[in-house]
Parts: sequence; C-alpha cells; structure tokens
Amino acid sequence: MGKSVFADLRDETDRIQVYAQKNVLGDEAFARFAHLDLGDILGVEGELFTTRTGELTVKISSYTLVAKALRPPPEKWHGLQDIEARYRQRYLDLISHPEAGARFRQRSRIVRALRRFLDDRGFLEVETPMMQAIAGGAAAKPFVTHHDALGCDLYLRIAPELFLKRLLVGGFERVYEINRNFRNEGISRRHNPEFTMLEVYQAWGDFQTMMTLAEAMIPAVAQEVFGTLDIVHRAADGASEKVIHLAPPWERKTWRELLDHAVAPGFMDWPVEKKREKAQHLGLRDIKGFEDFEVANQVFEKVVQPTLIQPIFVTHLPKELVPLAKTSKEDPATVDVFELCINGVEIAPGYSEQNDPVEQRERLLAQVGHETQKLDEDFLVALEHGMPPAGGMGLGVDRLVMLLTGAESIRDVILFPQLKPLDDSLPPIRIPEPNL
RNA sequence: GGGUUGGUAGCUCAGCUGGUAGAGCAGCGCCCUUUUAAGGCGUUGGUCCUGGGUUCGAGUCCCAGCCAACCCA
Repeated sequence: MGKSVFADLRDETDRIQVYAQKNVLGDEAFARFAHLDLGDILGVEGELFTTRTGELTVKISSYTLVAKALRPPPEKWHGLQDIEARYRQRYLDLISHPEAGARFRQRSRIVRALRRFLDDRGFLEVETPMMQAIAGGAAAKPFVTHHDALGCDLYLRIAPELFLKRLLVGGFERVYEINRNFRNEGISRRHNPEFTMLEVYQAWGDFQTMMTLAEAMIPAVAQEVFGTLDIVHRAADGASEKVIHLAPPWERKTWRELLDHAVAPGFMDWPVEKKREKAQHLGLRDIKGFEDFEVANQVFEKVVQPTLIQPIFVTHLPKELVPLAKTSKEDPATVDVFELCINGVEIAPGYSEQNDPVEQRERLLAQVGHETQKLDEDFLVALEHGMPPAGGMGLGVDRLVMLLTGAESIRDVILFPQLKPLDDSLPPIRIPEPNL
C-alpha cells in the first residue's frame, strides 16, 4: 500500500474527488480507506483544495463508512449491458446508466404537468376502486383475486370508467383519475400487465370538447417538460429519425375516410365476405369468425394506424366497437368518438359518453353476449338516476411518456416492468471480516 | 401462440471445422503515489442456462425445456 489514494464520491446530483493521505489519517485508518470497495457509502470531512490538474478535491481529515457494498457495482466502462438484468435489478441500471434515470425523472415531471394542467381547469382528481366485483369499462381480460372476509372473488380493474361516470351522476362535473389499470393479456414492447391511465370526464362536454382538451394538454405538457413541441424519434430500425410536430391544430379525419383512402374507396360498404378476402390479401389471418366491424378494425390497425405518425384524431368508429359512446347524429352506424393516434400508436380514445340508460343497457347486453364480461347492474341503475351529457377521454400515460421521451419500449418508461419470476436467486455472497 | 437471436467468472465479452475453458475490469497480495474508465507485477475465481442424446471426447453437434430481447399473429 502506498501513501495516498484518490477516489470519487457520488450522490444523486454530482460527484467530487476525495484525496486520502497516510500521514494525515494514520496507518490504520488509511489502510481501511484503501480497502474500501466501489459502491461503499461514506461520509468524509476535510478541506477543499485544487489539484495540479485543476480539479476541486476534498483532502480527507476523517471519514465514516456508513454503508458497505457487499456486491460490486456493474462494470464501470461498459455499464450494465444485460437487458434482462437492467429490468430485474433496475437499481443497478439507474446507477449504471444516467440516461435511464433521466427518463424516469422526465416521467415524473410529465405526470405532474398533466395534473397541473387539469387542476388549473377545475378538474377534480379522484380515486376509484382498483378492486371491483365486476371488471367493466373496457373489453379486456381481468386479473382475479379473492377477498376472504367478504367471501367473494374480486377483479383488478381494467378501467375506472364506470366509477368515474357514477361521479358524474353524483354531480361532480369535472373529474379525472391517474392510476393503474390491470389487463391479463400478453406482454410486448407496448403492453405491460399493469399500466397507468389518465381518465378524464367533463359534464356538458362531448368528444369535440375532449379533442380540444387533448390538443391543448399534450402540447402544454411537452412545452413545460421539454421546452419544445417537436419531438425527435428514432424509427424502429434504429437508424432513421423522425420528428413529431405537436403544435396544434391537429388533423381530424373519420375512420371511414382513412380506410377508404388506404384500402379502397367504398371499402366500408363492401359485404363482409369481400372485406375478409381483402383482409387476407393484406396478410391478416385468424379472422374467420370475425364480424364485419371486427374485420374492418383489423384492417384499420394493420394498414392505417402505422401510417399515422403526426397527431391525428380518427373520429366516428363503428358503434359496435365502442359500446359506451353516443350514436352519431350524422352517421348512425358510428359513434361520436375519436382515437388520438401519434407515432403510429393509439394514445387516447375519447367519447361523447353514452348517458341514455335504455340504450346503454341494450349495448352492454349485446356485448355481454360474446364477451366474458358481466353486466354491471349498479352502473346502469346509476345512469337511470340521470347522468349529464359528458365528454370523456382515456390517455395512456406510459405511451405518452414513450412518445415524449423517445422510448421504443414500454419497459423503458416503467421502473419495474413485469417479467417472469425466476426460481433461483443470485448466489449468496461471502460477508467479509469486519476488521478491515 | 409462431419465428429469429441470445444465455460462458461478480460485470463486459472471446472461444474457428468437437480435443484439458480464456481476456479485460472488479476482488485478493506486493510495488508505486496528483489520478481523470484503465500505474506495474503476481494471483483467486466457472452448474459454459437446465435435462437428455450422439461421440473415445461436447461450451461447440442433435432433441426437449427454462429465461430474455426482437419480429409476426
């Protein structure tokens, strides 16, 4: 062992160099200092000086080891490269890759900006049940859990929608909730079993109101957090770059228009068989049992949606696709809804909410026919008490964060994405003798 | 659900047509002492993801499985 040692101390904000000398600390303290490991947490006292290379440095007069790192940090130069380890041991990813940490800080600021935007406009943030006796408000497979004392199964919610609407019935005119939804479906680059959703409802509004709201909210958030409305994104191939322009106004086109343009004029009026044929030519399989609107929807998602890079409101979807929205006056086969698409992804659907209890019951009954869902009778009773006309919107917060931060995978914007649990844990480590 | 790619030391990675499992970093020991990832010398460390099979011999070839990423449905 020599006579002096340099080391870097780091905290969340910065790093500083420290300098330990044998003739200052004494033999024993210096020897212990020299045996410190990467990742040890310590406090130091001493005077600042500038080294001859010009770096501000603490000349240590005393130090305290406040936490020992028994395991080494990831490799210093390359960082933690194993993508699975980066997800499973996110704390190491955060230590090793500053840009990963930066993205999660941005996520926090985005969520805060969303809240501020809505709060400033008189929306009330509420919390509704995550455990529901009937998982409604969306077509998705729920997770089941069990309440012992009540002696019944409960479902983790797939959407807060039906409870937020009960609040509209109760006279809360502007409400929103930012919270987790759970869907028992596949995991992919764009899907995590639990994900964060912003749902917002405004009485006396409609889907147009919601479009205006979205068109103001998302640019406001981008401006506040990133100081720009032009978001640079790398394409899936990793090479080419594209810029998404969030400056309003955003394009608005009907579902039918877009399909006609992308597939063939009059496509929506074709008989089912012809649609199916076309769908198969487009490379879609497994659509045999699908009904007319389902086939069209598959075609839309395959052919149209990926091309919708700049922000666009796709309006007036077939009514069968959206059982909780109001029928359109101009085209009774459709509903007054929009799907906001940006960067080829659905970011936010919005509706003129169905508030006619009779029609709502019919539509839900029709859906219950072939879905696993049960009928939420209590929700229908609430509607029968009278819900004001309202606009509603659901915004996928994870997808918004992906959009704004240029993330290509939802796992990069969720701190602890769902992975399959491992049977075997990391090997145990040897605890070093405390004398050094 | 299907396809492709990957899994080798704590970390980052080599390992060719099958022939005794390697490097750098980290660790440990010694030497040096104003360094900007990395001073020098030495050294410890392996369920080559798991289980079968082929073979005189398997990290390598074959089969099945596990985990992950990506693509498709």
